[in-house]
Amino acid sequence: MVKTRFAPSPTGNLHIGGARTALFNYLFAKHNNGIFVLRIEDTDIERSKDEYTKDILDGLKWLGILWDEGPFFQRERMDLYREHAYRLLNQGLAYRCYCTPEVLEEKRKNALKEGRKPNYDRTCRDLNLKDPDRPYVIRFKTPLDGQVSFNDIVRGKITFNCEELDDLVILRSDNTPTYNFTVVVDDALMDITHIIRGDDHINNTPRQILIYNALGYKLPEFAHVPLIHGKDRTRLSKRHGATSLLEYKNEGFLPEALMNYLARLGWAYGDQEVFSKEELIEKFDLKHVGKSPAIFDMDKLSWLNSHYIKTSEENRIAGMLEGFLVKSGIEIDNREKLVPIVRNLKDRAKTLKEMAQMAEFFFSDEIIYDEKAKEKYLTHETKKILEGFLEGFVSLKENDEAGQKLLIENIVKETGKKTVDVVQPIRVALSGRTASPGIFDVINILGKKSVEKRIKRAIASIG
RNA sequence: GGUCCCAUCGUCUAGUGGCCCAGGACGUCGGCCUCUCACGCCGAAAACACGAGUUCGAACCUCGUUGGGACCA
Repeated sequence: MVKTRFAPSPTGNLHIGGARTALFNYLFAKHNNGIFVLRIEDTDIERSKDEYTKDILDGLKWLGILWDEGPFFQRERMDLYREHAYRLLNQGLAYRCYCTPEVLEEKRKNALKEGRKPNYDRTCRDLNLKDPDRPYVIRFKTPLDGQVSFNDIVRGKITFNCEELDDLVILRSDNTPTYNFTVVVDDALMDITHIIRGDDHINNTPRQILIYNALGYKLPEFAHVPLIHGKDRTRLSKRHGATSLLEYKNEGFLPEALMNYLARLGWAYGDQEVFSKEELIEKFDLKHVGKSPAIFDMDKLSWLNSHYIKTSEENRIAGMLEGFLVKSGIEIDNREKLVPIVRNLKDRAKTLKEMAQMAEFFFSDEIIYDEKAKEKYLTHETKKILEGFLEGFVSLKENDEAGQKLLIENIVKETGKKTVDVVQPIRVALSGRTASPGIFDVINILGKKSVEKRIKRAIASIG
C-alpha cells in the first residue's frame, strides 16, 4: 500500500512551492490507490503559529487536496521521539554529550580558522559519561567512514561520504527532539512508503537513512522534486509576492486552474496542457518530474485561469462572481442578471476579481463615467446621437434586439457616421467606459427602463 | 568556503543514438474577424550553455569547462 505525506511546519503560510509538493504527494498516492497523510511539524514552538496551521489546512482544502489521515501534530508526539532517542542511547547507537555551547563554538571557530570542517569533534562519543548534575544532549553515532547512497526516484543514485556527516544531535538538552529525528520516527511509524519533498532536503536524506537503519525501520523510497523559483531564479519566498496560496483565491483564481498549473510546473505528460483533477490522478507519475528548478510564470497561470473561467458551468462562476461583487461593496439588485453577465464576461476576464470590476456598472444606474471616455464620447456633438437613440428606443418593446439593430443602423444612415461612432457614445452612456460586452448584450441585460434612465442621465450630464 | 544537485526557445516543457536543420503551450510580434474590449482563427520570430571524446551517426552516452541552485557553515 502506497502511503505519502505532506509535512509542513506552521511557521509560515502555505505558499506555491509547498502546495505543489503537497499536490505531488496527493497525486502519487491517489494514482496508486494509496493514502495521503497530513502531518504538521510544529516542534518549533517559538515560530509555529495556529494561524499558519489554519492557512495551510484552508489552502489545501481550497485546492482540493484532501488528506486521508491526520492532521497529526508533532507536539503531541514528543514522548515518542524521546523514547526512540533513549532506545538508541541504550543500544549504544547514540551517546550523551556534555560539551557546552561555549566550548562547541570555540572549537568551531578554531576549526574554521585552521581550514578544517567545523564538524563536532566527537569528544564525548566514546566517553560513556553519565553525570546526573550536568545538562547533556543526545547525539547520534554516525559511522566514521563508508558511504550512504540511495536511489532517488527523480534524481537517480545519490551518494554521500559518511565523513561529511556530523554526529548530529537528536535530543536537545531541554529534552526536545531535532528535526531530522522526528521526521524519521514519524515517517517510520506512519508507514510512509514514498517520501516526496523539495530537493532542499537532499542533504538531510543520508542522515535520515542512517537513523532509519539504527532504529531498525524499513527504508522508504525517496523522490526529491526541484524547488520553484521566482523570476530572479532563487527559491520562491515572501519577496516574490504571494505569501499564501489563499491570496490566489482572493485574486479570483479558480482552484482547478491552480492545480493544473502547479502540476504542469515541473511535470509533463507529452504535449498536454489542460488536465482535470481526475486526469492528473490517472496520469501523474514521478518518472516524468523534471530535475531542474522551474520558474513561476504568472502569465501561464492567468491563461489557464481564463480557460477554466470560459469552460466552467456559468452558474458556478456566477455564484463566485457574486461573492467578489459583494466584497467590493456592490449591491446586487437582481440576481437574475448574474448568469447573463457571466456569459458575456467569461471570455473577457482573466480572473473573477477582474470580472467583478467589469460587471460593476450593471448594478447601478448612477454611472460613474471614466473621465477620458466622457470627454471623448459625451459631447455636444454626440448628444444628438443619444437623443436620437432615446427617441427611437422608448417606442421599442423590451428585448427587441432586431429593433435595436435597426435603430442604430438608421442613426448611422441619417448621421452619415460610422457604426463605431454611434455605438461608442451609447456604450459610455450605459457603462461609463469605452470597453464593454457587445452593445446589444449590455442593453438587454440592463433592461429597457435602466437603459432609458442611463441615456437620459448621460444627456443631462452633457448639459 | 564545504557538500550535493541541475543545465532544450524569454517561461513551462516534449525528446532516453538515426523519426529533430528539434515538437507543443504561455508570452511576444503581424494578420483576419469586429460596435469597443476581449474571445476565436491564421501566421512569424524564438532554444539543444561551451569544449573535447565515444560512434557510421549525438539534444540524447563519457569527461572537462562555465553558469545556476539548494543545504551546511
